[in-house]
Amino acid sequence: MNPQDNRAGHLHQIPLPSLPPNGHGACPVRDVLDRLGDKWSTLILVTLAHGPQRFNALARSVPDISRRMLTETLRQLERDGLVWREVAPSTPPAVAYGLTALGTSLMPPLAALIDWAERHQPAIAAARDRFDTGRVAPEEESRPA
Amino acid sequence: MNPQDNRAGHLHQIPLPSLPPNGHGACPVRDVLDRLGDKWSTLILVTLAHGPQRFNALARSVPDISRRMLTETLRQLERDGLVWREVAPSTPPAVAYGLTALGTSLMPPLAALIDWAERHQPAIAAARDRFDTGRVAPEEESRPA
DNA sequence: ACCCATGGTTACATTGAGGGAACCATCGTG
DNA sequence: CACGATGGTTCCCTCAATGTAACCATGGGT
Repeated sequence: MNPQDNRAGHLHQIPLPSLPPNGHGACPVRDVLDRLGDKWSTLILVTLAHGPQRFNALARSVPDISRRMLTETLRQLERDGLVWREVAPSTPPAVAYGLTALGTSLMPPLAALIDWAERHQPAIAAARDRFDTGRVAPEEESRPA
Repeated sequence: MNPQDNRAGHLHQIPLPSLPPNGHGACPVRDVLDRLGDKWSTLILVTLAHGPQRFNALARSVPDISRRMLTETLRQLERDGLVWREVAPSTPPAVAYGLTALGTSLMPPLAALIDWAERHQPAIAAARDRFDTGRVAPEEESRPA
């Protein structure tokens, strides 16, 4: 069975995702998925899954993130109740962040998705190569005369 | 246990997601998550999970998507090997799309995530309300005197 | 006196995703 | 003859996401 000639039809055995009755309008799922889709949320959540961290420590754990995006993303996650924020009234104030129970409950499905991505990344890379180099099979790409 | 006062520390019992040794540079997971994060990919995948569809049928199943984005998103998904494309040489040519085995293998983890989103959407909405209106607890949930 | 670290905020520039409309070729229908 | 449906492609424009850099207040080190 060639991976590229691999049509699957409808298999109704596996968990078939279906969007809420809503269908498309103001879909709450869309809402959540959008956040995970942004550039830093997932990375921050995964980092915090290893334990709470303070702002600058987080900035160092997630390299290439700017202070601005770190603040903003953390605010969104806090607003959504996935992350807590705690300010210690010292000087200078020490601010810690961590996962809430809600945030923690997201880890299993998220980890499953990440796991899928890692596991199938070679297949995806191969598919891209096939698609990019020339859509036909690797060896004799010319059709018979 | 107050939902907002709900720090979870590190619980090492659940599947702890961790990014590849790479860490951040050219993370393959990032790569996959980015695609799922775009506006239409997930919606199209979920739609195709119910069975193959032709281009215009798909356009009708996923309302508010423009032909342009539909074409583009399908191309990406095809390139990544998640979706196949078949052209019937009729006039006018009939083009069908469907999930490949790879695409189908994504459904369980994706469904799990969607399920999480649906299940916890009320909690998220509540958290947002709390955060937006005034951060402190509504009433009796505030700390005792 | 100066620099660094704390945890941000603000202003400004860029970039890329996405929307909208027009165009293309063929065929069947009214 | 004109129109709609087939499955796209191409150009243009806009807006939200993101990056960059500077600034703020405090206190400790050297």
